[in-house]
Amino acid sequence: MPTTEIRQQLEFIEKELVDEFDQYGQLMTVSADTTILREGQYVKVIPLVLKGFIKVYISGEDKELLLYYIQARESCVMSFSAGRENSPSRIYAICEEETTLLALPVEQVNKWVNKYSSFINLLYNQFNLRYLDLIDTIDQLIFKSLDVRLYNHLKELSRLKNKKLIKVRHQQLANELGFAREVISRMLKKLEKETKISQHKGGIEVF
Amino acid sequence: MPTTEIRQQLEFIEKELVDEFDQYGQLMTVSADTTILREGQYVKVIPLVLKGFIKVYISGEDKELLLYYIQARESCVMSFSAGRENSPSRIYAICEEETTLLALPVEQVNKWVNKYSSFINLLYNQFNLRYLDLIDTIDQLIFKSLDVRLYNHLKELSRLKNKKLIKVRHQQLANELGFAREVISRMLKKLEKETKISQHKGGIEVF
DNA sequence: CTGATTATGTGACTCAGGTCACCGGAATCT
DNA sequence: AGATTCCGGTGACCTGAGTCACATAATCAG
Repeated sequence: MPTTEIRQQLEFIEKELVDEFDQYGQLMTVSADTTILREGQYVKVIPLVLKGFIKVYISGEDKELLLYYIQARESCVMSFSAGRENSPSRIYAICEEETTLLALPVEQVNKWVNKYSSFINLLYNQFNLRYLDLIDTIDQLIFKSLDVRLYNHLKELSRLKNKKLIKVRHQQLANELGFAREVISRMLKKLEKETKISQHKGGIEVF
Repeated sequence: MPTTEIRQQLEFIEKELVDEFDQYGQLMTVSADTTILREGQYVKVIPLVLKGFIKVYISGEDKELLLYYIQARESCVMSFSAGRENSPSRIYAICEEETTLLALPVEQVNKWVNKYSSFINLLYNQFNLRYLDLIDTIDQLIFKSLDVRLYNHLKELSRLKNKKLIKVRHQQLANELGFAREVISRMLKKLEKETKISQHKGGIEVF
């Protein structure tokens, strides 16, 4: 990813601060299907996603659940506060497709907060995003049944990848939503009958 | 609540900042069973709890769910970031018993962040607390069944009120956990059989 | 092309929780 | 005290989702 393109991505951040990002941050490209953070790990950088996205999960004994996505120009500030407290991560994070990100060291972030008054607003913003994501996840968990959650999830995927046709396995949908595969298969049939989606070889089309 | 006592509560905050709290914050006592924030409202202050605690819920069409407590010396920084973005609250908050809190206006908080470098750490800390609370809620929601959740909840209540004997209605437990009352009644019986709790007139005793 | 693997579809059964209807006792009111 | 309202207990039944056991269908490797 050329520097000019990065600058363009980050034009919402003041130039001097981007210079510092350049100096102290590490630009990295993560290849598809890579786990970048495991449960129990300690975090010492905060990632700023430039291209692609990160999927954040919580996992239990036998199931897992997708909590939220970190998209381009977003960051996982939660890993930041966790890092400061030296508390281990309760979540794990995966890049599903190739993703470019800037890893900013926590100590520097602390300095920037004091040096660039606008920076703190970015952080607040991100805290708020994550909080709302979690609230939304909880909302879906208790108040919505599978059909609604599945449909919402498919729409979200479609939006995220900016495609009508989603190439995804039933098993993966099941993992992301924390359900059994068979139930997903049945429910997809049901959604198809309701003409909300259609399945063909190649993927699921969302209307 | 006398000023000296407040000072004592806040001794973990630098003296000059507490002076500012004194000057700009509004000390308020909220009587028992009062709703202090409704869904959809906009928040312009951040509360710092001094005595008692605040219960934060999310509500759906027919059920609701307790998300977390804000205890003494804690704050709801999420309302803060929501306030800054001018986005309406997705949660509602109740004081169950009489609660004393200091309401700090958002604009001042913004100034304090720049003026007192230690203050930002307090905020991070609170963000992290809330984030972990929500993660924990989600964890319980998907991975634990009612018996575990109910028992955990009773232990939490016992810890919070610092009493072995909890005076609470089955209906309220049902609301807090998002279950039907009958199910709570049955499950309490089950927990009693397992000698994890005992019910008598006056309340539930947790072992 | 063929066999092997991986995905998907489906039926039968189980189980946790929700719903409904109702009962009896405790507390509160008058 | 008698009436009323609230609370807790219980049984019958329903439903959504999980589990198991296969049956097909699609894909891939050689």
